[in-house]
Amino acid sequence: MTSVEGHRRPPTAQQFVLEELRRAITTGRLRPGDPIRQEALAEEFDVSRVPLREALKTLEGEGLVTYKAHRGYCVQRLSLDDLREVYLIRELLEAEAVRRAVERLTDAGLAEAERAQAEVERAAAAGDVLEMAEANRRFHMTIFEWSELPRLVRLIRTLWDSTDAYRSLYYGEEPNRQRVIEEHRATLDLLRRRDAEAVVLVLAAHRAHAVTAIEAQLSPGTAG
Amino acid sequence: MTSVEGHRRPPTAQQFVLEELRRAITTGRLRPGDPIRQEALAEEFDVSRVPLREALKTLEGEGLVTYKAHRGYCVQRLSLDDLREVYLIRELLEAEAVRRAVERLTDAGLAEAERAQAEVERAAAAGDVLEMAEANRRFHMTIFEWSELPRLVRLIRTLWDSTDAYRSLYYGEEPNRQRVIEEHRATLDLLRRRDAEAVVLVLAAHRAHAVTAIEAQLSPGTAG
DNA sequence: ATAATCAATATTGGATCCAAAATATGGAGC
DNA sequence: GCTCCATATTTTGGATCCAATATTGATTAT
Repeated sequence: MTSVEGHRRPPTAQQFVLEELRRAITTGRLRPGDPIRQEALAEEFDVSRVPLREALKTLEGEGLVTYKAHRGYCVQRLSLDDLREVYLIRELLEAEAVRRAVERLTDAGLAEAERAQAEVERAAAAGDVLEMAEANRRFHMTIFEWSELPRLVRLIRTLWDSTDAYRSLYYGEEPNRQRVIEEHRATLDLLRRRDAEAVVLVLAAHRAHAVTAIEAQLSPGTAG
Repeated sequence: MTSVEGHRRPPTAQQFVLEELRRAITTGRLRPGDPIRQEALAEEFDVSRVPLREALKTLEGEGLVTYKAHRGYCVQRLSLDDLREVYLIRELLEAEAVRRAVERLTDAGLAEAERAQAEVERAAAAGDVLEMAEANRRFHMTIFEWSELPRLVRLIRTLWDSTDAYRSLYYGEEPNRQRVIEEHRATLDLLRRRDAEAVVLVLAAHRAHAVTAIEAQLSPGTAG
């Protein structure tokens, strides 16, 4: 009578805290530059500081927070140079991921990407910006995963994470949302034709636009 | 009595343990697949398990160890596919780093690389394989750092870390050591001429040779 | 003998307490 | 008013203890 399926275990406290912290950062509840008050957060999540600190070490490795000995953790504040650098690195890695992905592209995979795109459009129609950003991410990760290069995909995912706090700046603007939808449609079309290089170009153009748009929103406010 | 220079602070226990663990893994004292016994290691390093666990979380992020809840950490065992993937990613990132580096190359920078190369050759002459591997690393990182892309360099460094445990397989062979020296000389020559693309090619050839050599040692039985 | 079960042991996960360091506070001197 | 310094408070770093989980070994039934 044992349910044979994979024995879902309750998450450990550090796994729970890790997820919560990630959400708090990517949704902007903890904002770039904010110091992390361990005691307060531990109390909020109802855990001790030990699992919290381990989760923070993980986030440090992912570049979402910075750490200095005896001074603790801060939510990573990306300078414009940092932001450009992350997008440059993404460029290098995602281009290769796409090339490999197209080589291994199957009809089933294409159908999966189309489902992800449907979710993007649904979220956009519903005006759910957060859900749209998440669906967008699923759309791209789905494609990258066809590459069958798990470490490469993991790296790319980490890079996306590290700029998640700024992504809402992009998705907050209606023209940008529209643009994403059109680019996804173009991408799907090019994928059907197995035209890897064209997909690479579309994605590159998108990243260039995104980084420009984010820069534009970032520079007027933070001239300190 | 006042040494005004930069206030060297004694490292925290977790920083100390992090370094020690890294060395233990890269020198092969802890071998791929070995489980990490926290209690024993903590006693050996004369710290409690808390800073040890934080150091392990860092190493997990760098890919040197793996972690499973309630089962602890293991030294990462790289499959051949993993190894090839890491070298592929390095290819993508290091090529860009070199191109940017050459754009910003100064005479002072070149002199620094030449000093690093001198250390490589000194270590090789002294038969100090470990020191040669470290000097080799300094040689390459010196070049990459000219790129003024700190995140990119950090990523590359992490990738080097993740295969350090296998690097001794390569440096253990005399012909490989000789080859490294010759390639470094060629690289320095091409750097003086600001020929980025040629450097990229030399480094690519080197990585290809390295991964082949490591593969050969890793799967000696499977030749039929 | 083998397989399943349950107890004993080893190992990790987490909470609490204390120490060390940094930051904030307040006062003395100029 | 300002700077400098000593002190108090806050915050992080680390050790120890206990709980939860996994692993091992013995026992029993088949």
